[in-house]
Amino acid sequence: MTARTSPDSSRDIPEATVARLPIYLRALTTLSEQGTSTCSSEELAGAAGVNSAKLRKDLSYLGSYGTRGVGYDVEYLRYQIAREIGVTQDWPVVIVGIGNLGQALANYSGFRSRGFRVVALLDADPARRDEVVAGIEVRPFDHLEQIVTDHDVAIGVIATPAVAAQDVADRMVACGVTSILNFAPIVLAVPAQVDVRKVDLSIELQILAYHEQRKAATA
Amino acid sequence: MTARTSPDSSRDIPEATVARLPIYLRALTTLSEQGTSTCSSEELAGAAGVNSAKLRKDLSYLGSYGTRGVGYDVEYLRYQIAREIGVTQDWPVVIVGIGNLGQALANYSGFRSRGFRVVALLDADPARRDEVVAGIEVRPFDHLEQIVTDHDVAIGVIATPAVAAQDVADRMVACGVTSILNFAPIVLAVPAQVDVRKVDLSIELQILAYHEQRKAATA
DNA sequence: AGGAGTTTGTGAACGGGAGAACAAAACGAG
DNA sequence: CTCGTTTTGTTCTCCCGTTCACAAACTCCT
Repeated sequence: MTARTSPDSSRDIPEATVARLPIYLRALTTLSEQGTSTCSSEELAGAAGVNSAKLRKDLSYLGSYGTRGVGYDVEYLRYQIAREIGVTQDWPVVIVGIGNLGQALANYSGFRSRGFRVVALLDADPARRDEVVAGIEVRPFDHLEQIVTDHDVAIGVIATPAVAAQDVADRMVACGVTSILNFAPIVLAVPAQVDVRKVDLSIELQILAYHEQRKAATA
Repeated sequence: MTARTSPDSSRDIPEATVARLPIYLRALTTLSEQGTSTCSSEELAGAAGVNSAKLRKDLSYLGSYGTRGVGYDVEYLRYQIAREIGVTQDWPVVIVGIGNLGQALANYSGFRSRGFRVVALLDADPARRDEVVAGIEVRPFDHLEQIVTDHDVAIGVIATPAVAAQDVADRMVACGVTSILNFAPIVLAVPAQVDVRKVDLSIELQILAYHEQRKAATA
């Protein structure tokens, strides 16, 4: 095998590309499980639901990991992407708010298989103490600081009702969490150095409704 | 009040703007509940977490609903955005897959308050029959066609495991569903006229991990 | 009525991402 | 070894979205 180009690690990958890397990672895992050892950009793009030119350009930001005339080695590329995203590391995560959504998250196997380890489930409701979800004991929200410090947690997940979310975020930020995944339907205010990503179930439906309405209008 | 500009209804609103309209809608609802009757683009932008120039440009695609020197009438603008998105209508929705996530969705009050009405919960597992979630009886997946036809359902939600998702989507499409919200971690193949939006819990975490890793590297 | 102060709506510049298209590189056949 | 075939990596162009900056329009005060 030829020496691969491995660009210096201080390059910046476009945000749009970063958002697609996990999709490629999943597609490669699927291919790997099917026993495929090599694939072309065309095949991989098909599996990921994107166009092949875009896929190749995305991969080119990581380095030159393919072989012209042949394609990509599935395992090798999969590892390179995983390393780039950071999921070859272990990421301790706390989940706050153990309603249906919090439980769904705690049970989701897709986290552990990608390096995310749920170190604690927290809930403010005393009635939930001693409950065990996904093999993890539910603990009082007040233990947040202790847990974050002990496990060196950088990523927090908020699955509480909207009214509690800002307070939870403030406490998380205060004790050193620097990335937050927010499921509460509210815009969080956090310092600039903290990354927040928001998943809003009803917004997605509303976007569908808009297009649906337009379809109905032109039909 | 002066006559408002109301552009012809066959205009096309940029996709990026459509994705933000639900956020503005929520911010306006919050303002309204706080008793605010008028707001400036600056205030609304702050509540929505965007910059005010972008907000004004977004709103300008809908029409000219503000008053220079004054701002926007909260109730009036809220109604206009709701109408534009289509959430003043009633949207019957079916949810397939009643695991933790499906239950979270069924219980989510943010749906009903925005015109989405869950007409059925479906699950392939016979053990779940007769269960009642969020006041709605869980019915066998085979009833899909019947329900979609009876209630004229256009929007389907998939909250099943990945292996079942493509089959569910195929059945939905076959009986007339034209918009799908997919929570299963898989790229769905559907005809071009069907809209699919995907929410992937682990992808969001992976994007955070990437940035977290970069922060750690430069620190 | 007129002028000062606000705030919207939009034209114009700018930046980033998408897609087409092609040169460079690897492989295989003869 | 040479030529044809395949597929990557990259350049170039176009389009969409963001942001700036300002004219237009409205209110309030004198």
